[in-house]
Amino acid sequence: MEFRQHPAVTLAEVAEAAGVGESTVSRVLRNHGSFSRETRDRVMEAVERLGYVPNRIAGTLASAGSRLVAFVIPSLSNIVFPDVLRGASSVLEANQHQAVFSVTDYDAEREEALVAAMLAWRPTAVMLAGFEHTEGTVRRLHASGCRVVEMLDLDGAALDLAVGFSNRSAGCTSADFLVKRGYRRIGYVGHDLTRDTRARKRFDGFCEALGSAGFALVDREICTGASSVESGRLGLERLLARKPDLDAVYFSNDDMALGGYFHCLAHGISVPSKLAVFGYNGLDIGRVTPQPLSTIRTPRVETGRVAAELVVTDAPPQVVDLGFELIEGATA
Amino acid sequence: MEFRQHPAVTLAEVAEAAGVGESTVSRVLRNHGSFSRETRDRVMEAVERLGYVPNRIAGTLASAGSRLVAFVIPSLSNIVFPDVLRGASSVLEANQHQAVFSVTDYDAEREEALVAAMLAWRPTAVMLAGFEHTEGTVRRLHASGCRVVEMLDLDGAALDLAVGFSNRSAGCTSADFLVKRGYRRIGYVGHDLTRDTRARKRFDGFCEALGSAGFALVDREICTGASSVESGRLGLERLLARKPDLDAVYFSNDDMALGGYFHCLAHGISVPSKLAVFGYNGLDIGRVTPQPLSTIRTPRVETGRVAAELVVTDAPPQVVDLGFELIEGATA
DNA sequence: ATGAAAGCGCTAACAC
DNA sequence: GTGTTAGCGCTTTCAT
Repeated sequence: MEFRQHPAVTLAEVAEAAGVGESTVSRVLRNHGSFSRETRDRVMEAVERLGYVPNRIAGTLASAGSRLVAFVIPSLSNIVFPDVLRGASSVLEANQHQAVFSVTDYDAEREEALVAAMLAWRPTAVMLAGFEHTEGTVRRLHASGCRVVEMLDLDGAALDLAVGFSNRSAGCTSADFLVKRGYRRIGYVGHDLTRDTRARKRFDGFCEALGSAGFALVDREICTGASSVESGRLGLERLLARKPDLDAVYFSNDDMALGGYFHCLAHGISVPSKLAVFGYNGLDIGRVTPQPLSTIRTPRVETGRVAAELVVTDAPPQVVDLGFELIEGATA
Repeated sequence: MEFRQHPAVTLAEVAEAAGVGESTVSRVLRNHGSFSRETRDRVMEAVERLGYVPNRIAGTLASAGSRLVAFVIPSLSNIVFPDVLRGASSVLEANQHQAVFSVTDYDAEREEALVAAMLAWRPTAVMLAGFEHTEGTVRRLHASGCRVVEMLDLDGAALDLAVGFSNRSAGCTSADFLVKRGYRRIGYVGHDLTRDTRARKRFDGFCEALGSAGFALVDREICTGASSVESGRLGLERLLARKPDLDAVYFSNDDMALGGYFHCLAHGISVPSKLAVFGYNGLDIGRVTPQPLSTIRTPRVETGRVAAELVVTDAPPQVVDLGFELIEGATA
């Protein structure tokens, strides 16, 4: 297939071809202002015939908003973020907005650099994960004047809009559940908490609730790197090597918990009678494992959807708590 | 937090503040052309002081390429596509390109509409999944003159650039493997093949290779909707209800296969002695299940990476076969 | 109902 | 080494 080299058709050429002025073509195309039906037909005919594709770069420069929505997210490996993008994407497409994204790899410095790069596109809004940003990020966002949505967290101060749920509270709920179920020798297997601040908040909430109930975490195993099923499996193996008599383990998320669960299956450790397993996120796969995973379901797609709606409707600054749901499952 | 209302700082204001001409600021900022060290410092000082953020909308309009790369992908639920985006994203960010995306939901008509919308942003390249597009999509892409990368498939004619692996061949390889292992009563559990043309190509290749070996598929179960672990589990259950004596099942991908495997675990069906399970994709989770999943590993992240590299280097039209790898696993 | 013209903020010749 | 200027393709007054 050969590709044309000659420059794209412009609005001026359409105007010329239709025998009308440029502004008339513009009005017809955006269906804004007034024009006769006959003019409209002539313009549309020319548009069709020439294969005209409006240039939104030029349009954006000439008018106001870019209708570009910038997502600066920590990761694409963790299904949480594709889920959020998915929820947002449908709303944005339906409202003629365009999603743009970059990945920070849970690095706040990188986030700052990526936000800075995004702002050069003059987006309508910047969508971030959580409340922990560098001073520079906040300053740039502030100066940009564009809307900001902080997603997937509620434990902190919002810059503008925030949509999500409380991670700390999810951690508390998890601990309360395990305690209520009678588990006493509880351990934790998690991934790098220094970068994933929301996982840290869950952990903190979990420990706090455990403390309030008069108990304490027996031991914890922190795996380096991102969360993964494999890390969960290895982490549990290591934790049990140190503390074989644990009766329950709280994992930093479902990926990790599935790894732990698989470890139990593979080693004949009865779940939950010998060891209970509890996760976080409520991934679909956890509903279909031989024993459904006990976990917390988070509204990830919904978070994206609501975040996008707030942006396209230019809603006033607000915090939207979408909550979460405990799934009892069969592993705890 | 309050957001500023006054318009963003412009290059002209920076020039004024630094006491130099606009083009000098432009040169300094893009580090292109010549200017004295002293001038550079004065400009940078003004940039810092005013908090100037270059406007890439204006920059793009004035110069050549937008450095926007448009991904029009079938889904974000299927981890395949986030993986591709991930691979591409790192390369694009390192080369000052910006990723934009839309989701077609495996609908060719939607793909056409989304490609049309994308082209209005005058992207450097449009990245698509596979070779099956509507005539309109092809026409628009052709007329746009922008680069096109068709990813994750090799069985078909490329429009411009193509990066991936042969799905048909992967299907063949899977069948050959099962036959070589001695399985004879083989079934298939898949998701909607009319929309996911790559899954169909795998299926076709599988059946063909089975035929060449002198065997035929005993039965198949096609689940409606997208692939999922749950569909795989239900699909296998239904298939076994009809054909209890199957000795192996080929699934449309790892999600489906995991569902099937979980069904076996839950119902005491020995894998692989009673029933073998074979998937596609080589997801990490399949490496950590009690028995590692037998499957085909596909280079998804690599596909995204290479696709992005071809685009940023403006490579000539070509087809890049990244191949795939059989993982023997323990479920077949 | 429609056209002319002035930008939007920047880059790229082209002069000096 | 640096400034001036003419666009890039569109939207948006403002006339008519």
